[in-house]
Amino acid sequence: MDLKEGREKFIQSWGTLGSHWGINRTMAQIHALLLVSDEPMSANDIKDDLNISMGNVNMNIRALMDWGLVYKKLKSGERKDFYEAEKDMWKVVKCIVTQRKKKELEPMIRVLNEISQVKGEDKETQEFKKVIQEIKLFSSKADTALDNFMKSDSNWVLKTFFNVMK
Amino acid sequence: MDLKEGREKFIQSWGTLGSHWGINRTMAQIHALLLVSDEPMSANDIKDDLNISMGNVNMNIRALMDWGLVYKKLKSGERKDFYEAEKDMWKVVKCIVTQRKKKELEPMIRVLNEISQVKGEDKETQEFKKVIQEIKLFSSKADTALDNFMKSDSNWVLKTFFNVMK
DNA sequence: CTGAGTTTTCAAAAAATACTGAAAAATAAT
DNA sequence: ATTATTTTTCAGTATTTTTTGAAAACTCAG
Repeated sequence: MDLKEGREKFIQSWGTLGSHWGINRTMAQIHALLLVSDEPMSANDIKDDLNISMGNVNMNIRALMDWGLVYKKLKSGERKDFYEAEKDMWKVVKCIVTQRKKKELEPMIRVLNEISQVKGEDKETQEFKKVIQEIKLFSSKADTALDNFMKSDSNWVLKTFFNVMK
Repeated sequence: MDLKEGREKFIQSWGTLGSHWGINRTMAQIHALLLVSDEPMSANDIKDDLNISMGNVNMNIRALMDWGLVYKKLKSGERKDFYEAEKDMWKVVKCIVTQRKKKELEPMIRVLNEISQVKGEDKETQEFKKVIQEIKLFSSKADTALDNFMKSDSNWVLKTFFNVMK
């Protein structure tokens, strides 16, 4: 396998992986491309490399910047914007977890709080409230756990789960 | 808010949450419905409740069973199959993590292994291999960490991340 | 200020994904 | 064996998501 092939394969797979992680295929491919490119790339470079439209590059680059996975890097003497990827995998994971917690877990917890206000003394309602209560408790714990996870450093987490448990 | 409304809202939100977790909207709604239903339900009950076709119920129920999120429960004297949801949230999370690790992380690691065989002595190739190597190392660690995570019990994980860290 | 280069926007088109409905297969009761 | 019920399958349809391409809006050098 040569470089071109390997690079191609990586971009492809990273795209697939990303698409299961709330990052769409193209977004993840752009991220992959920037990951394996030593030099920052312009929107135009990316468009040519992946064979997609400028509009598409633009939208996805901006989304990637929102996620904190890609940075703008200005090259002196160049008018275009250049971009580079966050290459520290631990930071990448933290970015994704932070975003998804905010966009998914937190809204769910808000809904669970609302729902647990349901009125009614009948058995069915009580049953319902019990189930919701349990889910709420678990979710809140997970929420705090994730906050802590994100504060902790890569080594600690990996070491702990890597070895310590039986 | 009354029971009907609350139940509706829960199913709706759980559906949205699930759709970000590799579980499609309807699949997650079925799971939600079964979660808040004290009695096991038949495919027909589910179809009526969510206003979707039998075919849809059937496909999604089977997917849910593959994921390990729903069990078949036969009622004596009844010809139909009945279904109930896994209600232990810790188990639910474990199911999902296990499946996604298998379907996403493991294939990625295989690709990374292939790719790191790329031949070439030039600087560019060496750079590429270095990046891939780092990602591979991180992924393998994550893989083991997830295995351990899944072996550990809910209390341990939540307690550890809940408090212990600074 | 002008205009070439660059980025942004967004309606319409294309692609991917999910759903239906009807028919076929399986299962079980008579 | 026949019939009634339930489950499964899948081609066609509908919905959702992503992408394009062309126009508008910027930006900055001259």
